[in-house]
Amino acid sequence: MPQKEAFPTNISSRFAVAIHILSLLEMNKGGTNTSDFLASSVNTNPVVVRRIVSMLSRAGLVQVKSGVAGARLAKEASAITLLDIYRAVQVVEENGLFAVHECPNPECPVGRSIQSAILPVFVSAQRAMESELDRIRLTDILHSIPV
Amino acid sequence: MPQKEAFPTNISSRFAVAIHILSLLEMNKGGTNTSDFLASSVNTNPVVVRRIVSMLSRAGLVQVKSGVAGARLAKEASAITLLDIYRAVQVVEENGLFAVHECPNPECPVGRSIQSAILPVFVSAQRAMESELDRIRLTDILHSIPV
DNA sequence: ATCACCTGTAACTATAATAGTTACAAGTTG
DNA sequence: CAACTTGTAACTATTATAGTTACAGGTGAT
Repeated sequence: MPQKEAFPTNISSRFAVAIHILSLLEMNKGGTNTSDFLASSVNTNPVVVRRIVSMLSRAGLVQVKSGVAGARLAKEASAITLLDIYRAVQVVEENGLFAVHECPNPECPVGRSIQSAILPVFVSAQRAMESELDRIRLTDILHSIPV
Repeated sequence: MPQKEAFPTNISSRFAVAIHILSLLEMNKGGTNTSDFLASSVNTNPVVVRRIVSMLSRAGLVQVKSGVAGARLAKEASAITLLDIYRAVQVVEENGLFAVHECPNPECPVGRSIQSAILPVFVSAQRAMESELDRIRLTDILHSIPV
């Protein structure tokens, strides 16, 4: 299915999908969580799921073995924060949430120093957002999902 | 010049450019700030500048008149926050910083309620970032620019 | 060992946003 | 009127994303 977004969204849905996948792994920890099963809950293609699971696995959040059906959490759900997930799926580069314009004119006093004037502010705004993600654990999400 | 970003940045450089433009309007308030002049400091095309100035003007941050050379601040620099600028250039939709995946499977307990479980967290993370921008005034940026 | 099933990943597509550019209509001022 | 400006439409190139097809290679039950 093509993307259907009325407005520009900035941070890839990989993040939201990863949260969905990890929640499902915990909820269905008794069952066999194949990429087909996960994909049908998310409503996407199994390859999209395998790509995200692969990133989560590289980040040590998920255990998965080539050829053997089923993924599972590699840690307690209470030990996984949304910041861990966000970092795992590489939706935002370190200090890269806000784009800066390259090569302003060094002949101009403003052009010369605008980047160094702006950067600390961009960094602190990004940090504030990420700190908020760090406060939320996967268990907090699970508590909002009725059985 | 083509974009040259090593990594995905998420929030359009319109925001950074707008801050640059407004800073320059204040620094050069005695002069005539044509889109050509502004563009040469930013190092971009004058049309890009006019587009951004047009957005800033619609938001009431800048005064500019069709046909007459020069833009100027419509408010005191101390009365303009980075959040005002960020909203003006529409780089992030209200509650739209984080993309969500549309149409998860309603047959699955997780699919059914994941969106409502995640949304409040996304909103509060976005708010934290925006609150940080709201704390910074244009004058704070100007203080970091040596004369 | 075979076979059915899985994961991992490369390669390709379509979509959308951005930034830059050209072109020009329309406003303003001397 | 002439020389300048702003405002904006229309187009391009670049890039990231999400989805898809295809297939190599691992695994384990029979």
